[in-house]
Amino acid sequence: MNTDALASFVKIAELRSLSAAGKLYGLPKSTLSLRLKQLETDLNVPLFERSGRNLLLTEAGQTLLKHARQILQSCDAARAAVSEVSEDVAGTLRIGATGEFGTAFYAQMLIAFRRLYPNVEIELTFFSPNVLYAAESFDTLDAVISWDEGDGEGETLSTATFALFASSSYVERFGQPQRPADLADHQGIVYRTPAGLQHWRLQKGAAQESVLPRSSLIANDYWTVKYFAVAGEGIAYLPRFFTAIECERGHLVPLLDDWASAERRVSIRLTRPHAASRKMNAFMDVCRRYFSPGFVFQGPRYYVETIFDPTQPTEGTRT
Amino acid sequence: MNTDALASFVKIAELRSLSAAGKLYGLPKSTLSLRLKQLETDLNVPLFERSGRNLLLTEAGQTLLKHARQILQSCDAARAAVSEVSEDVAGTLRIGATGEFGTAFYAQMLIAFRRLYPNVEIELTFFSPNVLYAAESFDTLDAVISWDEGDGEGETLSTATFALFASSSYVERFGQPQRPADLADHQGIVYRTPAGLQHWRLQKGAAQESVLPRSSLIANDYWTVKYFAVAGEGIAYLPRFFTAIECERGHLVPLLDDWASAERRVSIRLTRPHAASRKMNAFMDVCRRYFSPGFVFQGPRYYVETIFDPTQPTEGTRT
DNA sequence: TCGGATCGTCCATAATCTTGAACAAAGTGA
DNA sequence: TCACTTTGTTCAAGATTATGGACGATCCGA
Repeated sequence: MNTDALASFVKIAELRSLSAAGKLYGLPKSTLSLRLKQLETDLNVPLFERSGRNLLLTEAGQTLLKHARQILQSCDAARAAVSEVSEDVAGTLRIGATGEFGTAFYAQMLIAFRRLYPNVEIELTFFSPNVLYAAESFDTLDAVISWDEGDGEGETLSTATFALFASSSYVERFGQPQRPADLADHQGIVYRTPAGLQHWRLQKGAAQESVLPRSSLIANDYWTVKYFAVAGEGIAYLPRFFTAIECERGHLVPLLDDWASAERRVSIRLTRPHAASRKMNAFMDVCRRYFSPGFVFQGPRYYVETIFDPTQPTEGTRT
Repeated sequence: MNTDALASFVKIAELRSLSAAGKLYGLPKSTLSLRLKQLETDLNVPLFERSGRNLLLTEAGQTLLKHARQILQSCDAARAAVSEVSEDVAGTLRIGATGEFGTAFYAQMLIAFRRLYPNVEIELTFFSPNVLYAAESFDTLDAVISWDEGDGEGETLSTATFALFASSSYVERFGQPQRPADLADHQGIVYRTPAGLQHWRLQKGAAQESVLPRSSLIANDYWTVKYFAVAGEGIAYLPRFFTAIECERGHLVPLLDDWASAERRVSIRLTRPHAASRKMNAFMDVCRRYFSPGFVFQGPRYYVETIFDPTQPTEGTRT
């Protein structure tokens, strides 16, 4: 029983889609399809019922899913136990990352890692965008985390899309845009990159729009952009993961929800791949699991919350 | 974490030898060596300390061994659960085997299988030796289990060697032979094959001896041969697995223990390999596990036990 | 001390797996 | 109803793994 095949099976089963699993985990559909086939052949039982393009778990598939999770968990436990026993996951980990969302997930991820490996010191360096890719200039770094559209170097950890958000108070006052063209009548809070204002690139199916709304609020810090959006100052174009809590709490509502940017990959690459060590392998493992479905992070995290006087920043907000 | 690699690792660890594991499980040494290397690379920790030609488990290796056993057990449980849920392991299993040691392990193995898959009916047919190999004449059989020296068709389940045994009372009276030539002065209990008396082929390192001792007790039934040995009537040439219990209980003692026959393979082959079914796969799985290290069979089994009057057969002995 | 046997490791080749591309089928929106 | 998109599956080429054989090191017995 091939653990790669089991892992693939779990991913497919949880997303109910081979394509979605492939996309999320950066694996070719053909690889997943073949692994699934191998598993079904090995066990001599269909794990999914193919209904049109739907993949429905069979009873055997449901049974296997439970066992597979256990097995993969046992593998992780084995790996962690071996690592712990070898007592060699220590030293300093130097990570380079772009700064825009560092504390949104990089810091959480690193905390998750530190809880498992308390002996590793972490040195996190945030860079301005577009400064990371000359890998040679960072030979003091162990790994670089970045995100971008399309194919780039490194292993994909996750994907993210930008979408539009505003506070409910803004929506009450100015209404919901019905289509991207309506954004011209709205107030945007725009992020300024080193190369200029960030266009809101939206797509829906094959349709694509690129909007640069009028805006009297511009910032080169996403946290400030979000802050202004919660404050009711306009519409913001932000990654969905970045606004998850605010949306949960009702401080932001999504607009034109079926329009979104192209997917961006969050990727990680080792700057010295031949220098793989236990430390690096442990770190890579944690990175992968942090972004895997079912992973629940429990720890401190930032979000902006509106109180009675929204012009006053609350304690704990980012600056 | 590759389960094939884990399984290989467990086999190597339990035998403390890559070559022995390869021999016992019919895997090339290079395959085992490479899998071990891959596991060590994957975990980034040595699992064995190479000391001369000795493989000593490191602490990490010992930790992994415990986890690996669990993981492999979980895989088996998953497989069995899936199989049970699919409720498709049923029907009739027709097995052909040579009869010499049928109840020593074939029957036990089949009972072990039946406990897992009670809906499978078993039809066991014992044949005289040298009658099995025309596979075409047994198209009603699903599988054939046989054993022989050297390479033959089918998958190797185990290996066995013949060695010499006698009762302690015999040894007290007639002494221990020191070398094969001494057997000429001893009493043999000899097995008669259809082709004539079975010679005792012994080897130690490169040295080879073939002995046919004088004997006034000859039988074409190994059970009877063993019975006479326990009764103190002479020295018998028997497979080690066949005398394990008697040796445990002190009713037989091994003689010239470092001399033994060439290894014989216990092998199984499907007579209709393209007709693989869940039933056959389940059966093959159980066969493999039955012969794997660590497998503990708990159930009825025959052995000969001496009581106060050794000439009277006890209840439960084979006839 | 030496010769032979056995060990674990490595190499070149064969076998198997992974992947990008192509394909047929299904689903969706105009 | 039709065109387009997305799905899961399959194929052929490239990459990776498995294997038989070779090799050097170790072990053992004469």
